[in-house]
Amino acid sequence: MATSKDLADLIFPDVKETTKDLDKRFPPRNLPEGAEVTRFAPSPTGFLHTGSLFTAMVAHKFAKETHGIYFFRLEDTDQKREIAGTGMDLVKQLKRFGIVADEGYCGDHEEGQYGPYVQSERGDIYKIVIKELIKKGRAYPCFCTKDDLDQLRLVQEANKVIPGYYGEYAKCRHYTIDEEIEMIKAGKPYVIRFKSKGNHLNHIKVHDEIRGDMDLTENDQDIVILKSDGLPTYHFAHLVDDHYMGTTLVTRGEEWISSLPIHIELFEAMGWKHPKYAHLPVIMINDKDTGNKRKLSKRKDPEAATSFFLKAGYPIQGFIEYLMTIANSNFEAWLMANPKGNMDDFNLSFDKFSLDGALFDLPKLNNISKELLANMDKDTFTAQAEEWAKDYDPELYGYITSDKAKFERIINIEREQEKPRKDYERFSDVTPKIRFFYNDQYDKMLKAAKLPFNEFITPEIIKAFLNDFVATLDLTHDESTWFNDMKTLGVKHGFANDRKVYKANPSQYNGWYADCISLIRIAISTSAQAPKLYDVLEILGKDEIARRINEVVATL
RNA sequence: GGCCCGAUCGACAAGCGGCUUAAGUCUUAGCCCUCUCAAGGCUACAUUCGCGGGUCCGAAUCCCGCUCGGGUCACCA
Repeated sequence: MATSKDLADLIFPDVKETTKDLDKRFPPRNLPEGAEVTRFAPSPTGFLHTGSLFTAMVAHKFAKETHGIYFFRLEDTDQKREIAGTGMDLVKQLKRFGIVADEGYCGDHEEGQYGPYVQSERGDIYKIVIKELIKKGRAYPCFCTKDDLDQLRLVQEANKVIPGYYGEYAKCRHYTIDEEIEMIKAGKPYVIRFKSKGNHLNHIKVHDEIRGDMDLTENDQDIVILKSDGLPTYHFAHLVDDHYMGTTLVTRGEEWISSLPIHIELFEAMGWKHPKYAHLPVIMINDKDTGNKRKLSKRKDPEAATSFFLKAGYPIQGFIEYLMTIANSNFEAWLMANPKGNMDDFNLSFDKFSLDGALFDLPKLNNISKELLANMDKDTFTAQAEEWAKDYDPELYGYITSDKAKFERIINIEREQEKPRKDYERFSDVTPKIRFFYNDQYDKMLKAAKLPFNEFITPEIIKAFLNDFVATLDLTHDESTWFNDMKTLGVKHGFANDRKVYKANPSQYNGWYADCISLIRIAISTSAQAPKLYDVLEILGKDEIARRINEVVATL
């Protein structure tokens, strides 16, 4: 009678090493007390998902905080869904958000002693562990076809029993080793399944760092651990990789909670200690059609792709800060107390995590982003705007690169002060707001638009006032002197120099000084809204102001 | 449907049995200030914590049931 060792040798004749060899190959890490080893382990199936970035950020942050290790592992075990090149993209995208791994897959190479960090290259390691599991009688070949499985499911549904491959329904677990060997020798295709000892009537207590003790049902499913293509399934790869890579803390989305019992049993079967788990809330969005909350969807929601926010011009730091407010409710208070603080000084903690998924809130992101942009010094702002514009806004990129000093003067209006202007929520807001500063653009705008002059002021008055303005303009005066000049000029042209005076007798005046100043603003910018006029005038310079005013007067 | 997780303002949330006639931030609305705008200042917006029961002198806070929302039930991760 054949033994399980015979079966294991038949299936993996070339595998000579054992887990003892693996223990030597991947010795325990030499890390200080309390240091956490965390990881980000995506599949190369597309762009960087906002939820993935959230998870990666949290993993990265915990490793940094505890002076541990954060590594990147590529989970490319699903060849059907894999999209070539996306592994590299993921690394690059993460880097843009400031998340760089201490070790692991780097796109074109690997760093670290616990690799390979790409699962498709770890075949030998998985096989060693599986061979051992077979020898122990905790794994077996399953010859069921897709049809067999479909059939089984139908029967189970009809009988209203829990679907799946377990217990009496796990047909292949009941074969004798001789039968198994015979079928393998006959060339029947098979997968390897884990042989569960659990019972779904039992409950197990599992600790989650965020949720505390959870009461879960014990696993009894004989899950597939090695697929017919020779690659492991997620559950099994998680077991092997996180064990041998020395992961101490697994951070992942809460959708994994239901498979936790599988993972727990897998670790027990190997006699290994499982890592700590922290199941993170998933970022939600309101479905436009149903109005219900649901997970951010790769297919339906543009917000699911981090590139969406990059393209939209959100500063990277702002997006990260928003994600942090979702992660820890006390982060926002910290941010307000430390507006210029380094995020590394904030300690992320599990007990401040919310238990249910936050609704993605664009207005909140906008607000955080606006605050951040307003409080940036002009050099940082310019540098980041340039980086963004290079990829997404050629017009802006042109402004910045052709005359950086001018651009900096423009965006520095009312910046770098106690209560700075808050004009921009994102870098994409910049171009439309500063366009009029550029002469050729101004000319185009002047041609295209009807100037929004107050219709109660006659063209004659406007003309006379503007002409006089140009004739008497003196930008060598300081702002308050200049402002008084304007009031005086206004009075000369029938504008009251005091609001109350005007209000008391509106018919006596053409308006008050706000109205005449508005004429200048409109003439030089084509818009009734612009930052402080004096600053704008200074940047444009006397000649250009005169040119613009003359152009406008000519059209009246 | 089974199992699991969760439930405080429109959103994010504080709250951990008496200090809560429920913080703060965003949004929204109004007022003030202001050369326009962006801001800034002030004010308003949950008599109530999904619902119903209990425990207790006392509950948003503990327990039970219901309801609702989410997740999961693959040779996908």
